[in-house]
Amino acid sequence: MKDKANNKGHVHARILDVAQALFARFGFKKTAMDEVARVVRVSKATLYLHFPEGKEELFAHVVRRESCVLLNDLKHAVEHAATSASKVRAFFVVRMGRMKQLANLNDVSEEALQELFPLAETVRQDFFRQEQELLENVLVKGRRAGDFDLAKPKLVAFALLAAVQGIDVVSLRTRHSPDLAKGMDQMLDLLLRALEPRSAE
Amino acid sequence: MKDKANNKGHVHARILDVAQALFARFGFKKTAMDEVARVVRVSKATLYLHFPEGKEELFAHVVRRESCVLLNDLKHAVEHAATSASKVRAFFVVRMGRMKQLANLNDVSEEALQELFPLAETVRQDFFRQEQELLENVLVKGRRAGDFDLAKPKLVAFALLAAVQGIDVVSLRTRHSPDLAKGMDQMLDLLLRALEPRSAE
Amino acid sequence: MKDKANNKGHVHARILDVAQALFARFGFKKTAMDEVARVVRVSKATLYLHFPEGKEELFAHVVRRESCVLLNDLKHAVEHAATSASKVRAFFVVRMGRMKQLANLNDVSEEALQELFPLAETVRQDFFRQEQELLENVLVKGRRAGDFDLAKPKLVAFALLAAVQGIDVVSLRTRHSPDLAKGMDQMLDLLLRALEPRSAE
Amino acid sequence: MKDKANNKGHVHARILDVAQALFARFGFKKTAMDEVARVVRVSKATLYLHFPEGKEELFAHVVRRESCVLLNDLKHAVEHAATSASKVRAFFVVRMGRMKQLANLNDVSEEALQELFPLAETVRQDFFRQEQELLENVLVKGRRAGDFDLAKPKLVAFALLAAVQGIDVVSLRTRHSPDLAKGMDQMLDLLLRALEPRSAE
DNA sequence: GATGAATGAGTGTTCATTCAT
DNA sequence: GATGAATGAACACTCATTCAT
Repeated sequence: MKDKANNKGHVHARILDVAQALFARFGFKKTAMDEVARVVRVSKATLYLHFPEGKEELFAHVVRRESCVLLNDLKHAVEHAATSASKVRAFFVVRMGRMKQLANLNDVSEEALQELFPLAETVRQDFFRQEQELLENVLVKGRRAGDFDLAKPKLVAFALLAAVQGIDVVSLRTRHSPDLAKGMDQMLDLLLRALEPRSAE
Repeated sequence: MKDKANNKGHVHARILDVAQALFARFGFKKTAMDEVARVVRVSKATLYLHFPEGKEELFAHVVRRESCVLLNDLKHAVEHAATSASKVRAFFVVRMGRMKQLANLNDVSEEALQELFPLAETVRQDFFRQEQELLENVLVKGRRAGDFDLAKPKLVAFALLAAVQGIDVVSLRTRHSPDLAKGMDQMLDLLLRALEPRSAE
Repeated sequence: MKDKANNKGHVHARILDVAQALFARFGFKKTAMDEVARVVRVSKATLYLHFPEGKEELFAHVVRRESCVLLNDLKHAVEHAATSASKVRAFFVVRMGRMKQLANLNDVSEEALQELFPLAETVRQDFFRQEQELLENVLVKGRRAGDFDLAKPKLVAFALLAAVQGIDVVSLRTRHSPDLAKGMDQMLDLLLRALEPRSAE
Repeated sequence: MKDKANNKGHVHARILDVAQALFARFGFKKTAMDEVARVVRVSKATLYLHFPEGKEELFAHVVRRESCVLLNDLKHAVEHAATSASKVRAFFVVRMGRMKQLANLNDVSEEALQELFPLAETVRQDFFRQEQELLENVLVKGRRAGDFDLAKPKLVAFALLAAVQGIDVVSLRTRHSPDLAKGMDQMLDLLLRALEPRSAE
């Protein structure tokens, strides 16, 4: 009932939902439009009615939508954390959780997911820049508050984001989170320690 | 000249070279055996003469070969660096340089490269483990020498490798190395600073 | 005219028709999907639209369809024959006629047709069993009516069917029916004579 | 030692042996020249040295050779049987045994064998004619001796051979000889009974 | 707005055959 | 006489995309 009720008029959104799930599971190339249509329970032609530019456009839409959601979550998490350190921690925790979720929509049976990034580069890069700004902001404020000691917040933000992205990749690859979660913690500790102001100096 | 001179009897190697370049450029799925054959200037059937198990095997061979070379380079770089800090630095510099090279064999016009990882997982994971051991070793020795202060070298090695892999991905994505190189330096600085022993404490 | 009239909405059936003709002519292996598509005047992809499981499925469908038709014809012929002897005769006449027809859809230029059997074994064997039952039935009723004198109707049915199948093969091989038709008659005579009850004994 | 000793100078024969085994197992189409060469332990090119006209020629040679052997066996069996009836029986027993053997060189894992017939038609037809003559001869002599009562020995021979060939086919198909052997016996009984002279009439 | 039916351009893979050595 | 290396021509199958209805 719910499914059906939601459908009428929400086809567009449902296509995006399904596409997201499938792209996350199987990657861009291995996700067939046939499959998307089949799961949404519309004809393939309907897909092209909603996304006339085809598969790539659909993919880009999915990425854009997901990016916005994640960005909002990040902002929210950062705003609601009390200390500078916990803001940084929150940023990374949310980001990684989200990634895991994306990958685990079902069970990540395939190698896919990396492919999720490459296409729709523009979207991804825009998003990356926004993330970078957000994180930079956290760092700058932390410095102002005397919590952090760092010279080039922009570059640090860049480096950290790149790093955390690597953790995503590896996490998807290795699949067994034990190491992963610990690795994440370890990295956060390392990071926060590196950012600590040096008393002596 | 060189190409032609190399050809006689080196078809096998040339296939690997071309395949590496194309896989790096276009990824696994988007690289057609036709294309590989065309570039190597042999018939498609010849590909199957040299790699009877087909495309996947060819890909795995490419990955394995590249992995070995990189691992040797890493070992060499680490051995020939004087201080603990420079060993760590060398490790990351070599690793990133290599990656950049891999991606830039020609001009990285496509979204690909990430796909280079997912397949042939085993090979990749073996390699990751070996890298991890190497780096862990550096850290442990650094600690013994009193240069580093860290609790869990294995996890730190894991976290750092994951991070540096992320930098690879981002670097491939953004393509404009200015930020990249600086980001790398920044991360190394951060890292080494985090590893520094605390005198006062 | 007929062809074109039949086309609309009958693509499925037309594919079966063409496939039957080609399989009969060239056998399973030598019949290319390309060729089927070409003759039906649809794209190869359309074949896979109608028979998603591919060539083998298409072949199985052809065999099944033909088997059903033949079995019905056999039943009909047997039912409408008056005497026991003429029932047997009808059975074999219809069976061979059908086979000849199958083989002669066009001109049997190739070695094929035998291959028509091996694949889709299950279908064929089911069919063989049904034929056997039908024939056995005829024999049993003939015996009851005092027209036939035979001990093991099941085995006799088996032997006769096997034999008649051999005639098919040979007939397809030799192609010149004069001998064939006579051979057939001869065999029927022989058979009916063997089945005759021995008055004296 | 034996293998190797036999090889020198016997390559030709060994190719035929191997080809026979493989053709019997997998049929014409499914037997790859690569495989033949591999088993014989010569290069593929050597095959073409010995059978310059290629696969079809090789196949024809195999069929011819086998046919000769079988024909000789049949003659021998017929000559050494005492009564007319036992001559007929011997003919069929030998023929079927031979077929079973051919099919069972190893284990007849594939649908093949039927394909063994279609190609090299000429050879097969020559052979069929010779078999037919041999059997006709037996029938004529039997008639002369008053053992058989039949009108057209040529046609009867034709019909019987066709029939027995069918038993081959079916036997290869069903694979479980219990029925088969009985079916064979049944058919022979039926046949001999049909050939019996009618005393009363 | 929606679709069922169709397709063109590939994709990986196979195999009988050739030829320089 | 023998072969290792190479290939052309097929082949079964896939998929993003279109269009008449």
